Amino acid sequence: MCREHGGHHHKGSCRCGGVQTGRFLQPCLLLLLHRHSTHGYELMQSLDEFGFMDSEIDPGTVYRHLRKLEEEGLVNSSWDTEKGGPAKRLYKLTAEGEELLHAWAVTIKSNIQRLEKFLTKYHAQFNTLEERG
Amino acid sequence: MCREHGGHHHKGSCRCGGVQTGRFLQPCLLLLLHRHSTHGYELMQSLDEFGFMDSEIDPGTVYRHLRKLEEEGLVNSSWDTEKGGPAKRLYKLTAEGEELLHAWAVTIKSNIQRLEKFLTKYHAQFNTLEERG
DNA sequence: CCCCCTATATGTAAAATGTCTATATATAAT
DNA sequence: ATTATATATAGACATTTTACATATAGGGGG
Repeated sequence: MCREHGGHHHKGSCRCGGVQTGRFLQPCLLLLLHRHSTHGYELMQSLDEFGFMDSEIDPGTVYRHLRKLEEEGLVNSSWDTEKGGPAKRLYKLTAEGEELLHAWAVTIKSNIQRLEKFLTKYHAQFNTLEERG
Repeated sequence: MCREHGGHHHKGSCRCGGVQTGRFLQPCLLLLLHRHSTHGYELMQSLDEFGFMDSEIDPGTVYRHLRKLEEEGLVNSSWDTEKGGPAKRLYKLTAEGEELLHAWAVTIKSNIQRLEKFLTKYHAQFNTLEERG
């Protein structure tokens, strides 16, 4: 985090830790799995699409999230030993998982509104013009 | 959280816990304190302005955040025993605290972009029109 | 053989969070 | 009087989350 401020420090050392890596990971995984079933390693690599920097993705965290998703019945998994290399655990989104994805979309929409409300107030207090990008 | 889904359950029981109450609390407190110095109880009540529901604001959490902000030199505090009632701890934003507030604004802006990127992908996958509200 | 890439997983300590409870002052109601 | 309510702050405790390091294992290249 904090690529915004140009610092090159460790993951958790910046006080403006607003990138909410952890919580945001779940909906991203669900959305990726809705595209196509795949395994953790590929999911990990696809995460940069959502703005996750390589440096802020911890394999352990990703795999743990996936196992937890399965515990909660949001994904299924099965071992794929067909192709060469180490066995892959293939994840597949369940109906319940897709439901949760839709719930996340609603939540994220309202989060955006919340954050924009904050920015409006911020700009009002500092008399800065709100640039729309 | 999850007022979006109509559920009336406990604070931490919903899986789409995307409202990031905790992390978002800090910039809100800093922004409020930039407006005017005040004490925790009033800050707590002002938080609904940022979309915090009464039910999701725990006094303990707010006070804890404030004490931590002070530990980190982002606010100062002093006791106000002038007026009647229990003593109030008056908080005042420091220069460092204002700096962090600006950093938060940048972070929040990039978070919005991140979330919007997610929604774009979501709508693309489900062939829904993106309503701008 | 060693190194690197692929692939998954655990151990552990620190940090954040949720929930409950304690303290104290003042005021309004019974 | 005493009871309840609003103001005001804070700590205890358990659980959850997170970061970071490490472990295991297959397979290809030098």
